[in-house]
Amino acid sequence: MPLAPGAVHAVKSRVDHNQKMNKFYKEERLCSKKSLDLLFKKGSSFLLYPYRATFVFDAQPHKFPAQVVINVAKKRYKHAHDRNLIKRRTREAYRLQKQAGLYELLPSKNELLLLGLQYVGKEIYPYAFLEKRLAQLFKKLLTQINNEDN
RNA sequence: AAUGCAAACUGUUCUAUCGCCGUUCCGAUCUUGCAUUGGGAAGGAGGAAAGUCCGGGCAACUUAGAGCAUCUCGCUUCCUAACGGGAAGGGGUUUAGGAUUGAAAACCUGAGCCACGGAAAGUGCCACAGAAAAUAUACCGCCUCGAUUUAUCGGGGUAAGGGUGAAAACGUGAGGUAAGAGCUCACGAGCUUUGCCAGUGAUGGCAAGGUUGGUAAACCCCGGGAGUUGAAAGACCAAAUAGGCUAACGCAUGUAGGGCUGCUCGUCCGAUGUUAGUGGGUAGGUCGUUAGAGGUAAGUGGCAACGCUUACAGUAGAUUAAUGAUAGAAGUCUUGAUUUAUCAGGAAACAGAACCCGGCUUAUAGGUUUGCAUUUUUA
RNA sequence: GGCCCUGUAGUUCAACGGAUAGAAUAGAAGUUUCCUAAACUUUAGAUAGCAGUUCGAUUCUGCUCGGGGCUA
Repeated sequence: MPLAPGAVHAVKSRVDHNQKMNKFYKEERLCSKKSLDLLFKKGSSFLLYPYRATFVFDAQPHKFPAQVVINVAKKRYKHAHDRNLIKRRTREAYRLQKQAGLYELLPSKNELLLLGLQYVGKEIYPYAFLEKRLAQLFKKLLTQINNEDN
């Protein structure tokens, strides 16, 4: 779909702006109980250690192409500060990579991507490791989405 | 000085970039709404935020009344909103030292510990061993009487001795006796009643009388306390409606039945009809929700816990749940090298608010202070 | 977040405050059989941890650590 040169420029500049800022809004998080039920009942999932990703597309009004929920099981990590640490590191990695790694590469659909990240690792890993793994996870997610479409 | 133990206090700091969550200010947009969006300012986990072991505030339940039952607490006085918490005191107990002695105990000093009402209201239990575990039912022993086969049997008395046990009828000495026994006396230990003295009191001292196994974290007795349920309590907003609910009238001897804590009393509601009103579940939002039995500092009363007065600052408030990531610097501890202050590397615990407080308990690297013990050195 | 219950052999359950903590089943060894099963004989294996009360604790009390339930 051809666009006017001015419009293309405008979109690009806005994308550049967002990349620089790397905000993480409330609308990018998955909070609705109904959406959560939908995700874990109908969503398809795959494993990429130390994460287990679940995703599904849903036709809802939205501002951003995806909503994410990060989950660390209480059974696996008994102490609240351990769970907090993992969630914070994961969220930080997601925040910094989502724009370049996920949003721009998603097929242009009108549906909203609901994404669940469950931490299944047995140890608490440093931030650099989690960052690398999340990048791999995005790639695998995109190939799976494209396969489903085909 | 080092090490260990216990208690108390403390619980790394700064800069840059990118973010997150409330509050507040300024602007932009149109759907004029505490709407969306951009930017700025100031703020954003703990001493235990934990365990949920106690006590409150707060809220609702048809006021929540009485008695019994049930649960719970238990030296005294004080502190506190209250407590099973804290402070001071009393008593007990363990231990170290001193003094005394033939040796102990009693005595003096210090330290640690104590869920510390009642065993003299009653009941139960005290395995094995032992004669006997509580009304002394006598194995050995001691004394005595009888029988005779002259060293044995039987009857009676005896709890001093033996041995048993976690514990043996209060301990030592003397009198006494057939032999013995708190049977009597002296001294001593514990408990208890009465009187006097000291103390607010627990209790202590003296005198007289009585008494002498343990166990109440066994039942129990005495005295005090407890209504139940917990913010997922509860209040409100908008959407859509019943079988629910409320009020008035009617009906019945306020009946059947039901609620109020397990029971009794007591008390409240109360079947079916008509009219009017309200609007459950479910999903969402607002309040409750952070100014509080609060914090810091100074003064002051008190041995202390703590109280009183004044001043100051405004200091988390989320709800799939914020307080983070990266880089650098400083300080602390530590390892190695050079060398006696530099270089390189490593470590930093326990742990994360969810209605709010006061305690208790448990976890805790490193640092500081105090006390005790041990070792070494010096005088 | 709040409120509760519970902890005994590998498993399912017993046990007045007083044996060497008992039974079934599972495990191991043996007998029997050509072999296996069944049967019989023998054997090993446990009170969640730390304190306290008591002469003595699986039992009573406190704290800690596990496991489970109810509540939107």
